[in-house]
Amino acid sequence: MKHPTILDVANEAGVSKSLVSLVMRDSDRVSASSREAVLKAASALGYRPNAAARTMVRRRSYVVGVMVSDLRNPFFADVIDGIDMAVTDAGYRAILTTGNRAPERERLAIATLLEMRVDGLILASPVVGGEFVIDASRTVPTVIVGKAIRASTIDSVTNDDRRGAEMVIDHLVELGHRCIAHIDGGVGAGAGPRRSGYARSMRRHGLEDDIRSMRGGFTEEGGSTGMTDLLAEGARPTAVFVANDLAAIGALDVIDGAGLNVPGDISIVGYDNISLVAGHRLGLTTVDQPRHDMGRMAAGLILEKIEQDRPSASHVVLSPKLIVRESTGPPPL
Amino acid sequence: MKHPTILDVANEAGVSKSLVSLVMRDSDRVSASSREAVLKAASALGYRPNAAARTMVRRRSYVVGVMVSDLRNPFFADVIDGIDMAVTDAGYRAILTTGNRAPERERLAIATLLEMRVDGLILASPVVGGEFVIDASRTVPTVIVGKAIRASTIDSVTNDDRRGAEMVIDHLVELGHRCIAHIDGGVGAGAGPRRSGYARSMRRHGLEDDIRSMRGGFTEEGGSTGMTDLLAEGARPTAVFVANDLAAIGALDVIDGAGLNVPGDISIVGYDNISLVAGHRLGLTTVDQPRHDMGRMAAGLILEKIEQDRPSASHVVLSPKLIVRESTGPPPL
DNA sequence: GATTCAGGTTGGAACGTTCCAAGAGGTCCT
DNA sequence: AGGACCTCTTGGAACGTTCCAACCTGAATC
Repeated sequence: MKHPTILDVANEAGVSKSLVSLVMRDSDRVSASSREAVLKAASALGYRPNAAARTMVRRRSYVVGVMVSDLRNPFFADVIDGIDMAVTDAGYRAILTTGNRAPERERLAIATLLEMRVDGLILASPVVGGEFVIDASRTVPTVIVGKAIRASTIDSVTNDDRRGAEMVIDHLVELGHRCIAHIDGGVGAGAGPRRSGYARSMRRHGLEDDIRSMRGGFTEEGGSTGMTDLLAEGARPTAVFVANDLAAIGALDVIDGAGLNVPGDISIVGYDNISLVAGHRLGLTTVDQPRHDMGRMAAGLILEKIEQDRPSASHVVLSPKLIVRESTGPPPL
Repeated sequence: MKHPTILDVANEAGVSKSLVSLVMRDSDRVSASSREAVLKAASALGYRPNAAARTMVRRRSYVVGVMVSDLRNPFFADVIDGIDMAVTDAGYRAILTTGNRAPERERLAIATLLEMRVDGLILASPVVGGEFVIDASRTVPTVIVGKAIRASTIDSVTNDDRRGAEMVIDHLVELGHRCIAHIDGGVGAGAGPRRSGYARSMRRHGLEDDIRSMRGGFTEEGGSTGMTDLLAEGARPTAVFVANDLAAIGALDVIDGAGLNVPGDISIVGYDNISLVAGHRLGLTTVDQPRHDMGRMAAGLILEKIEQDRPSASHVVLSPKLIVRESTGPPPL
């Protein structure tokens, strides 16, 4: 028999299906003897409850779905870990799908979760946005991590990207830099605010003529092409703010390959503070985001929305923190 | 209305539920006019098929479940990407759960997938093994990636870890090293064969007295504690083979922190060839595994098993490839 | 000895699909 | 005109649970 059902267990144990159901959800109003008989039968048959059937009749799945834009970025591992823990503690389960930063695949990944009737949807730094996401949020509680969306139905957990970018520029200006370029995150979540925070801060320091934003992306590759383009353009900046750590790693490698010294010739700053950039080899100055907490908070918001269906949208904004390491220093003379 | 059903759509469109069902699975025997009416009604109501109901009656979910032991390791991102692509191309969908290298959580993650009645189960480098996994494989086609299990019901896709380890040792011996230590992967998938490959190769080179295996783990932290312990013991080896790249990064950082030179004082080798270690900063000599292909092959095996239920177990073993970079060199004089 | 009560157990309806056998209309052939 | 045969459409049963109201049994109460 492929998958024994509750009825098979009932037969084996000589009781009704209802009683088996009670035992499975361990109700307290079944006698010790029946409970034992049922459990014995269940394990003898290798019974496993069928979540699909359960979901149907309860019209709740007790599952939270998480769509992750980019599994390659270790940033998300911690966010997911936070989500998973909080959700598990509350008696739910988390499942993931991934979109690989491709809008079409992201949409499919989200649709999969919606069709499975997850009770809550968490989007970790989605590339897609707009109507599609808003539509989704109309049928299921939705939280976005890493980016905010203007819609009254969608909660968000972000760090203050604009502020983080400003802290970076302040730090560089303080070191004496004026010619500071930015390699952006393209269409990625949070890329916009970081870019505009950069520009705003530059203007605030009277450096509007030195604003220079290059196209990059939230990947190693994005960082390296951005840096390659930047170096090719001539008029080398003395510092570069790269949209995230992964891209900064790519950018650093291009600089190393060009025989330039960091921070002697050029200072580099990233964003995220993933553990890989903390070591002596990279020693990247970056902006820390409390990843694990972001995951926990996202889960908290979702659970709150599921269980008390709070009508209004919450937007949690966490404070970024500058982490200074060896990749930044005074500009060359 | 929270979730419109096929019946709501039928009412709206003025047809029977059966016809709506046919349109949804786009059957070719519905008239153009009804098809249009149904689609219009469906999108007006925001109808989304309920996968739980579908799974119930078809007794197939068209979903492949993937349990990933460690999302922090970028190695898996590529494996998952390969799985996702192959599975999607075949008309299935992939969902993930994660166990965070903790056996208890892994078991829960697997149970979640089984209860959802996934049609196939892929375990990416699970820490758990034994009865639990074998039980699972009795009810659903199962493939393990990164580790082999002796059971006639379980397929596996691995690289030849033992051989890979031997290639590492051969390389180091050729450079002139004799005192070569190993920081292992603990209980992680593939850790055993790499450890024994190391030991066997050392013996083969007549270096049995120099065998020294330290406890590590497949994480940065594991590598750094392993290396810290190793350095604390005195009698510093001239080369260390670390169980994977992530751990090697941790180990390198400890070495850097101790003021030692790589490869001048000590050579380091990793395993996996994740992109992060390829750059100038780390330049880690390592062993390449064809991650993406491993994912595709795992998916291929699962689909084959699902659709043609092949009875016997397949074990695919891929060839590792040594990638020599700057972290290895001749031993100090 | 009848009545109430509590503890334990039960069958049936419902959830939202798919599948199947069968029905409704048309067209075409003889 | 009658039948055969299309094409399109339909209602009902089934999938494996949960939930509910109802039932049974024996003990406690009057």
